[in-house]
Amino acid sequence: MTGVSPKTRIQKKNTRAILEAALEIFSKHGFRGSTVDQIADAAGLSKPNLLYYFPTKEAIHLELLAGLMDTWLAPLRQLDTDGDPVDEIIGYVLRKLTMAQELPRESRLFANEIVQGAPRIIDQIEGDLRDLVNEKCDVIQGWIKQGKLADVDPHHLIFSIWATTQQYADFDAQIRGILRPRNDAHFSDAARFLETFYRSALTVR
Amino acid sequence: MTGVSPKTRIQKKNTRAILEAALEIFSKHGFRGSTVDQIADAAGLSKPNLLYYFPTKEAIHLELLAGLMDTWLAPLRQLDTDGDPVDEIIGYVLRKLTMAQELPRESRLFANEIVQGAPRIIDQIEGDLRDLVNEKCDVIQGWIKQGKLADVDPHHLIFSIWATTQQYADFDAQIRGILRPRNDAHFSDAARFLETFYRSALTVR
DNA sequence: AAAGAGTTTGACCAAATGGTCAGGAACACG
DNA sequence: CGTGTTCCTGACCATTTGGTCAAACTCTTT
Repeated sequence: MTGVSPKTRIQKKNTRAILEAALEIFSKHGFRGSTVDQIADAAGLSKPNLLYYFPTKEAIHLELLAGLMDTWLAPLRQLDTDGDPVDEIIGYVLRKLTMAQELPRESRLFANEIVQGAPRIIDQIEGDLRDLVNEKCDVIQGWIKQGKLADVDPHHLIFSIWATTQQYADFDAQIRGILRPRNDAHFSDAARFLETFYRSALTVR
Repeated sequence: MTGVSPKTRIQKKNTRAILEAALEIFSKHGFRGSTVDQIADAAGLSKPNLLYYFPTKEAIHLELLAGLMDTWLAPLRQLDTDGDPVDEIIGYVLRKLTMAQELPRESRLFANEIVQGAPRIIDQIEGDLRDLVNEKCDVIQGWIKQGKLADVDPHHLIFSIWATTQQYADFDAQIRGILRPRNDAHFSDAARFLETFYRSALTVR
């Protein structure tokens, strides 16, 4: 039987272990750079056993990406039309930064995929993601029209938020390399920087 | 003979073709995702012939990375202590954005490398790059002390500039996917956004 | 035009890799 | 406790891939 959808106790345990291991490996080496053996090792299974649960390496990768997309979009979903505009945006920035800190592997998994042209998730990007972004851009545009937010292009504002927050996960090696041997707690510095930065850029005066 | 340093007419032509082809392939598929055959094809050479000029696949990759590092740092080098602080930073932002537009392959080459932990360029990051960044951070800190620039962490300011500009090359697939079917000239929108954004965030009032 | 250096190639190799399969071991359940 | 299902494994396979090599070809130089 191939491509089992988790039912039994053992199936649940093992599919969970495989996805966890795959996240670890794929996020570190990219799709092509990861081997089924590596994933099987990390999951504590033999290769044939792993392939008993997922038919192919690609199936694991797809399941991972699909399963994480929701988590990934959650912070943007929370953006509240009725809140204070600047605070709402700052809140979004800080939520995204927290995600970069707490889920760096997920961030890198997406980064790896997108840098290489997003071949496997272009549909989700042009679907759910685009819809959500456009919806929230309308909200932001509304705030701007009400004079509650500086006049900036909403799409590029969102892009900038993704870039400035996710870099702390995706380009961690670079940032650590440059900051070394300075403090290791650069996330709180980043939070301070981003908050004052976005507040000062977005506040209407 | 292995690892020829270009001397003859043919050597110059072929090493150039190989590096150009390698940039194309590596930036698209990453190191592990690229094959020597692909590069040889793109360069119009046979595999053994390619390996006559470079001893290994890794040697090509290293040569590329090392050769491009200078180009990559040039915009930051131009940051002028004696210029107007805000204009200098804006100028840097726009130069980096132009590079993302004109040299997206180079940007993605680095992005691929850094996302995966920068195993092959960590030395350069912790060497030349770090030194240059620290030097320029001192300049920025000086401007801040003189009250000519808003008080922000210089390191994180630079990180944010890298992130907001390079994303237009590195995450091109995502940005196009979201903006589609809108205009294709999003670089000028990005330039407008970034200029007003950084100006408004950095100007002292 | 011959010699020697530089260049190119087909054939080949070893290792790595994704995936298969027949059968055995462990488990659930009546 | 027996039986059918689920789970697991060693052995195996085809393909891909990085790299080698001897031989052949071509270019330059005298």
